[in-house]
Amino acid sequence: MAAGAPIRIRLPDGASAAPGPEDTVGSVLARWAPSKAAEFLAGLWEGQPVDLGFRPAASGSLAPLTFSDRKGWEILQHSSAHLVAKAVVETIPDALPTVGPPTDDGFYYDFDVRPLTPPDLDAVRAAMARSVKAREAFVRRELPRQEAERLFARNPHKLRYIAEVPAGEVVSVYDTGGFTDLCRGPHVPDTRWLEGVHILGFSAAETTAPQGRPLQRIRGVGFPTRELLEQYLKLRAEAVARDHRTIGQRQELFLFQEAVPGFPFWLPNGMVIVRELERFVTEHLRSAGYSEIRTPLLYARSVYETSGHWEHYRENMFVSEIEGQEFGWKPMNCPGAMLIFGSRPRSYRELPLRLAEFAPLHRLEASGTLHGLLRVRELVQDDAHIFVTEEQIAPEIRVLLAWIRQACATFRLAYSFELSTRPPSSLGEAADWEKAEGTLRSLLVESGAEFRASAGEGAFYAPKIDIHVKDSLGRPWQTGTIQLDYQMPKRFGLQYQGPDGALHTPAVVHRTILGTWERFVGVLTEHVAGRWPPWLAPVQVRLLPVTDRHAEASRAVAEELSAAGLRAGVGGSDATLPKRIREAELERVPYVVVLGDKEVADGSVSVRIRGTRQSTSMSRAEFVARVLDRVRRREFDP
RNA sequence: GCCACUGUAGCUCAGUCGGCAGAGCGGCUGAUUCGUAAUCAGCAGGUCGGGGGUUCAAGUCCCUCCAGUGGCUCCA
Repeated sequence: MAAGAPIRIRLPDGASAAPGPEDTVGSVLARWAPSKAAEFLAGLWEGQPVDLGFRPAASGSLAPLTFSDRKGWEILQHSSAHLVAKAVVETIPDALPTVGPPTDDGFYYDFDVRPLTPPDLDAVRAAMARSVKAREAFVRRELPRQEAERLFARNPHKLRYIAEVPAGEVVSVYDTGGFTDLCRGPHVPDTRWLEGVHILGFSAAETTAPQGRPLQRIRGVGFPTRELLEQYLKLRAEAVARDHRTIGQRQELFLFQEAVPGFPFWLPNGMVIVRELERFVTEHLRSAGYSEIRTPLLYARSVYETSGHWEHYRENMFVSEIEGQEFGWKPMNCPGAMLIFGSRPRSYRELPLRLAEFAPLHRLEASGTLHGLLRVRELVQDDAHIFVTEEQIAPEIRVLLAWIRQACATFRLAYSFELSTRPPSSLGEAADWEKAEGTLRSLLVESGAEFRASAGEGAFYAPKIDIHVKDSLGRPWQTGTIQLDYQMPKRFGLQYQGPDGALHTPAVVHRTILGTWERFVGVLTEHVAGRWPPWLAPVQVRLLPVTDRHAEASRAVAEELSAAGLRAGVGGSDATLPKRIREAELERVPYVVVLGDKEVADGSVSVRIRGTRQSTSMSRAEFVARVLDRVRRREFDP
């Protein structure tokens, strides 16, 4: 860069600066906003993240990056990963670092190393603490390729990454207190920024190491201060307490037995919730023109050869041999729906033909993937198959998108859409897939929804719009799905006679709204933290007589509530009233009603509405009307 | 399925060096009849995940199988 060439730096708010030869991004930004300079962990130079130590060599635009900026956040995560790598190498000298990227909610670093143990991790934490205390700077160096190769000669993984750097690009490394890592950067200025780094856990990652041993992954999350980390840990502890497996046990919603891993047992309380959800969906089915069907759970192998499951889904199917013939337990409802459609000639006048089926499905999920209700081997979807003409596709899917949004609003669930396209192992021709993918994409765009494209994640027979919701720890789970299928109708030879008298093949929209009862109840349990909306609560009203003298009156109120279609029960008077109130609170009963002399005398009730921690007096009629209204309207709060 | 870890009463967990199986909550019984988040006392409750091995002796050490947890892969 020619000495003396005038450089102008454009800053946010229209400010500008003329840097001297000694100036860095950091010094320019600090002069521009001295009061906020402590928060700047990197800069954005011409739209690209750079170190604070970067020296602009030409005119350009510059903005600061802080932990609150997504890019700044990512830089801190990535620097945290470097810190972990440094600590691991210090602890286990022959560990080979591979990659350590930021993720949606933190970072990880994969190592080619013997399996790690908890004591290793303690040592790693201690080494990290030493680095943080020592305030080690992240120093960038740009190297000739050969020198970089020499530097990482012991580490085949790094050599591979060096080879992947495009010819024109520089190879850069970062030094941190004697540890050097291949890295594009940028980084936070020094390890002081990493005092809030936290290791979440370790596990095996993919097997890409040359010896075939799995890489060891250390996951973590970084914060610039201890206080922010403490806040995060507190939130996380609350999230763990919301785990549906814990609440499901405590509230006796469901259980699992060792004898049938992955097969949920629905207990009476859980079944109440399932039935209410079923009703929620079924009411809609009627008004939206669906018919219900029930088809067999088992089909001969030939059916799955037709559907394509045998070729593309076999490893996930339970198979039984009956009288020498192979039968498969259905993992999806589509074959049954296809067979019904194809059972007689069909007219275009029957379309769209909407066939709903809530049948148990069996999927042989790998043992290591089972996860409470969120990943099971036996499940029931709120499933339907809609047979449509080409023209009917868009209107049908519009209705479905609106319906899904409305359903999520009822549950106050945050959700995101994902467009999943043709997977590597799939049926049919590329042209069909492109057409179907294009239709789904344009409908999503038209709906104004934000969505993520997920290449290659579609079903083997169709691309799909998936709905994702997150569990208490932020892990995403797919619930609803809308799939546009041109393949199965062809393979089953389905046809309808059109107004033109000719035979046509329908398209099929496979769809669920809530997904499966299992996963939806799991996610919802965590979302509401066991505080069920009144319409879903297994027990809606708990009546507590102050003494035995008030038991009769309590039963009378309970009967009145039951007659009105509510789930009400009397809590015996053996324990003290405060204790019974405590029990009801812990059970998260939405309405706790206390009846004593006063209430019996004047026909009122003393109601403790969940979340208020205090009692409200009202007339019985008023109370019943309130609860009924909340329940009928499916209000979220009591 | 892969890697690591975990498995003791219904639940949450203690159990030291290999030497008689423990607590709290819950349950049952009795007393208490109580006004908005825990009344008191007593009692019952265990193939220490299953199987095998080492040992005079195994909850404890070894092997193996099963299940669960966290990830990986995969998926609603």
